[in-house]
Amino acid sequence: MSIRDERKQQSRQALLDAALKLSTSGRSFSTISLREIAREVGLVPTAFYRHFEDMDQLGCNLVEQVSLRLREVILQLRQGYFIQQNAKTRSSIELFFKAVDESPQDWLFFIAERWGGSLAVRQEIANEIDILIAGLGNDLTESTSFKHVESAEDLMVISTILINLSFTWAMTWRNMRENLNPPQLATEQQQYIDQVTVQVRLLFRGIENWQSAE
Amino acid sequence: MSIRDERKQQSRQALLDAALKLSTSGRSFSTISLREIAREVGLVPTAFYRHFEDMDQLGCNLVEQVSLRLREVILQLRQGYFIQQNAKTRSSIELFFKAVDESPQDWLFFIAERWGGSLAVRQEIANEIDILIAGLGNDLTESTSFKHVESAEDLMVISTILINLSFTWAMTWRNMRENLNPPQLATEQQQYIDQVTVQVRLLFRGIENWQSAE
DNA sequence: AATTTAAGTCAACACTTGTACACTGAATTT
DNA sequence: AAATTCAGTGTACAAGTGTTGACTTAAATT
Repeated sequence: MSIRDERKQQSRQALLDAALKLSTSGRSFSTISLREIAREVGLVPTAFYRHFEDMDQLGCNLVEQVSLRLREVILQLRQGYFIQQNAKTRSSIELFFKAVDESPQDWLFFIAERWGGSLAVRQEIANEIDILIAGLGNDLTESTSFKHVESAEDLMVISTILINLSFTWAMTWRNMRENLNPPQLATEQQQYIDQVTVQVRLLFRGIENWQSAE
Repeated sequence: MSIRDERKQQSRQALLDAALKLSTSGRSFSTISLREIAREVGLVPTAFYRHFEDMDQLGCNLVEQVSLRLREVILQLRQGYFIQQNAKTRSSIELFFKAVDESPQDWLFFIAERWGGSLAVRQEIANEIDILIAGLGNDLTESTSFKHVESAEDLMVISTILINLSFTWAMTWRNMRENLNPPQLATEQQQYIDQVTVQVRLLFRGIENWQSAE
């Protein structure tokens, strides 16, 4: 890549990063302005247009980028769970929350903007969620634990539940960090892990005793 | 109530209604302005301050009001389900979506602003959700179908799952109406009802085979 | 009947916003 | 070496924002 293209990419990335940062620090994407983003990066407002047509396009590109990272993380979580068949539910959930804490902005942005103010962003996220659900659904199909579930659709249903609930878990998890001080936080977090563990065990108990098309 | 107080209440309510309407027509609460609301009502911007300190306070009051309505609707749904013990899962879900269609703004606002831009509104909604979960949890405790579940906490977990998933259902349901044209809509809706029915049956299958503190 | 209260009005303010346009200057191409 | 490209700059403008303070005027109180 040429020197110029390289610098352009840097600026573009800086704008995306700034947008992600600003829209996950207490406010939402649709309340931050083009000028704020440019200011954060150290660019003049009009320079924004050298990279994006408008905020909606920036938003869609940001969803794309965030989605790619989340897909990667989720893939590793899935592999970690399915590879060793004796993986404990609880430790898997701990890994999930660890992943959330390692890139909280990605999760916050993705989940908050799912029902957020920008139509374009919402649609982009909806598509991505369909892909996430299909991906996890595929894993379930290949896992030996669910061979007794005949209908592939039923496994998609399970995948849908897990993905949707996981978003609530991630958000609740992050909110705890913002509303509690360190001493309380640790114990509350443990309790929440317990609670989510029960949620997941309950789901799996449902799958174990499932028979399709009843 | 005096004539003056009555008129004041009317204006106040008009402001709340306008805020709800504007923040559920494609945009979110944090992107609408004080002036917009006043304009919608036919008042001068400064009149806003005769009723609310700022937008955050308006938002909190709106959450309160919306919550009260949602509580009422949800209570009726619960009673409809638990009173007749042979209530079919599918028809209960149909009733749920009917309730969503009867006051879509309440649901959209409540769910979208759960992770929305205003901190004050978010906290208010979080409190309300706790109450909703506790209410449904109570019903579960009293229902004969779940007598075998010894731990009250485990029933709260089930309640948590149901409430959180129901929010996703409601939003997905409304999004279908906005993205599809009438011919497709009806069939897609039926498919989605089927899908949610499977989700709920799976959950209940899990509860049937549940034993606390395993 | 005189006085007070307070919802709504009006004008004005200091700011922020998105965007248009002409410009500069280093990296690239010719 | 000359010409071109184009990311970033600077100025400018119209439009929208929250909030101020002083006002009207009907309803409520005295």
